[in-house]
Amino acid sequence: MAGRRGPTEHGVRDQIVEAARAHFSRFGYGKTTVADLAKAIGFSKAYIYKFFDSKQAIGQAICAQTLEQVFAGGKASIAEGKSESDKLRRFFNGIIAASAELFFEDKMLYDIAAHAAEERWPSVIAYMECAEETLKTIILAGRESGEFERKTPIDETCEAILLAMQSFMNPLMLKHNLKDLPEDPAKVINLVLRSLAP
Amino acid sequence: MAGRRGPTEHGVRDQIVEAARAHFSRFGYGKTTVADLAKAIGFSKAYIYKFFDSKQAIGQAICAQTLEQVFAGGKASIAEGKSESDKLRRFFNGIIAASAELFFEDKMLYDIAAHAAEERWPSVIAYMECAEETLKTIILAGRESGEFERKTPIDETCEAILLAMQSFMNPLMLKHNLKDLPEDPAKVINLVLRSLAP
DNA sequence: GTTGTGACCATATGCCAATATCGTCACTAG
DNA sequence: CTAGTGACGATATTGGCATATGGTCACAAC
Repeated sequence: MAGRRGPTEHGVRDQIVEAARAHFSRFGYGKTTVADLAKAIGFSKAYIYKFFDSKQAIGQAICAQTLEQVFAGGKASIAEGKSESDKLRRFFNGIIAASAELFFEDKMLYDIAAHAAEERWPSVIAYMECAEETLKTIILAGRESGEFERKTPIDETCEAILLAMQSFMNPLMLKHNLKDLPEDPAKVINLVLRSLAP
Repeated sequence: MAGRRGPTEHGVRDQIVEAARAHFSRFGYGKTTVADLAKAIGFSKAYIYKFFDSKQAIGQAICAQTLEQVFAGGKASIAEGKSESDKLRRFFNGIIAASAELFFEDKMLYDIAAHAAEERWPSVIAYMECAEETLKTIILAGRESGEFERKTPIDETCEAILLAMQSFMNPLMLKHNLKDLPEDPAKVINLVLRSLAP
């Protein structure tokens, strides 16, 4: 993990992350100081730096956690899917719903994710890679079952779909498109599904 | 036109726009003052406000001009197209090429466009509407000739395609995707064309 | 009427010192 | 060795003030 230091598994690391999540969520990344976090867990500021390279590395950890949660929202929605098309639709709707909820319920954490997207933090890359992997699984299954076409190279298909969904996957874009949920993403997902037709 | 005032057709208005384009391009929007523009055209600052509501209105005019140029880049590329699929492909490639050129050749103006996209300026709305109209024309022609499917409502199709192309149409997004030109847009355009197949 | 402006106000911006924050390091305690 | 810290230098950030800038208006010249 980028920006980490010292013992990988350590109670104090978890404490730091926990305190950071609470503080970032309440006061925002900018208004939270490393000293605040140190005070919250009862250690000195210097000790924090035994576990993280920088404040930004802590931000990355929180962002990664947040995006994992969003991704989990998509992943969980897949289960109910009756077909691969349905799974794909639910996957994206799940991610978008989780992102929108984050926006309305935890704006501060959303802003960190948006900033991470702007700055291309590793956590965002990882998030996209997870999404691509899940997408690939669905599409391969759909190809297997004859639900989807098989001519296009699988990686091109997956990359193209993710690029096409950026208006809703990328926190920077999503915030402009919130007012047209869920109709607009549905339109793009429909387009994607038509493109997958055999 | 939003933010305009006084005589619609007027030489001085053109002078203002011309001077603004030159100054914004060289020094940027922020570093250019209305007084600078006044001095450049040899009138007083107050006279500028006979033609524009605000400095931002001038920015909008320049942005509109810039986006019209980008759009023209796409529109011009259509001509060479042999089929409607080809026209669609060329249209987007033309827009993207013009945008990328703007980024590299006139970064200051590009930044204005990016800012306009972020703030949803009318010029950006207009730009998207022009794109949608052109797209609609191409798709209707393709439907007519049997090149494209006809079941999906035409407006849904057009909106979905534009949303899917946001990664390259929106200046905010494009700047992150410049390194993967022209492969990445080609992937999405391929996806779009597959979705249009009858 | 149209063309054009200097003087003006309110707010935004730049600047500079004081302060706060980030991040490191030598060091102590066990 | 691991756990932990106070004190420190470098770099952001803040607050207050002077200045610059955006924007208006009454008015002049034609």
